[in-house]
Amino acid sequence: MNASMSRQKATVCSAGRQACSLNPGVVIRFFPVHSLVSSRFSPHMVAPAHPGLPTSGIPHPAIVSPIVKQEPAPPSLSPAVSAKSPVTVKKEEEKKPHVKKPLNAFMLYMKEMRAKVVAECTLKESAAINQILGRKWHNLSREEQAKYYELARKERQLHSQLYPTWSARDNYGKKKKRKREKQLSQTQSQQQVQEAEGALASKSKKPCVQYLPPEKPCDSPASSHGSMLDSPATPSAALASPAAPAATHSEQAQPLSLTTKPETRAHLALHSAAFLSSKAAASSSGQMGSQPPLLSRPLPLGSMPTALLASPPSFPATLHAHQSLPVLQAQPLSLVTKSAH
DNA sequence: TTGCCTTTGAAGGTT
DNA sequence: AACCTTCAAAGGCAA
Repeated sequence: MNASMSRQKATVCSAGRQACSLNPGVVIRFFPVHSLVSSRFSPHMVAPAHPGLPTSGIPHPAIVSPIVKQEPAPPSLSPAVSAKSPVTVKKEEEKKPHVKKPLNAFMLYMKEMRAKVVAECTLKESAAINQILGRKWHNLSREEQAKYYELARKERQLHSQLYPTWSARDNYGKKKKRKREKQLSQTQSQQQVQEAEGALASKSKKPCVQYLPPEKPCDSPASSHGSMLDSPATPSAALASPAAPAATHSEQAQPLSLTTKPETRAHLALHSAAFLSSKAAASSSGQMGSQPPLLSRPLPLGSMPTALLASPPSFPATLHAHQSLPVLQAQPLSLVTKSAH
């Protein structure tokens, strides 16, 4: 976790969500669905720097203080004196508040539901929680998802009003990310699947995470990938929903993930496999065997009914190839999950 | 201390 | 147009 994230977490917690994980109700109380937008972009939270808007001294939630320590300006360097050296300019740039991206629908959903899932599942690892949340997201009804899309849309609107010149590109490079390896060919990927499967069978580096406490069963991240066994409660809704835009998640089939940390994925897959085996026993057949092979399944982007794409204005108007129905993907579970970008 | 993991969606860049 | 890359949140974990 980088520094800005830490700061933000601290900000979020201190801003009222004191029990970040202890009390599942707290999150909802402070970030209820209908107040998520306002809590982030409400006028009283407006960034002081934004022209024409009231200032309160309360930093905007989307703003994160610059990473660099603020050094006291030398007395000789008055702002009025405008012969700025490159160093000064650089410092000023560094001091520029970090305006964060507005949250998308899923992020808003996660924010609201995380604590609940944590409480239900006694899980804390976000990676696992997010898998569960991803699955829950796809199980949401269209109306429920629309609610979050609408919120996200408002967030974006408000964000663009507050920061008209802001671009998502501004934040590029703020997070240091491991360089992504070049995309492997499918042959290579298949090879890697096999290798990862081998790793799965042979070693598990990380300690196990308990996904399914016996007393409090919950959605397993495994099922999110193996959801052919565990299809959405309303498959038609999932298919119809632009949120689960019929296209399969091309990224999820990307083999890159296999190259990053196979042992970790193998570890996750171990749990997934265990979960799946029990699921498979329960679900008496059919679906899985009838599914086309994962990697060869074409993107059903074109199969998306245009009426559905166009219908509710609150849903995203566009679809990307990688926006998909992971619900339909699955299979070797974490072995085929989306790469680390 | 820092980056990865993991999810979906948005946005901007590249092919 | 299609594809690719990055970042948004979160907290445990590894280096």
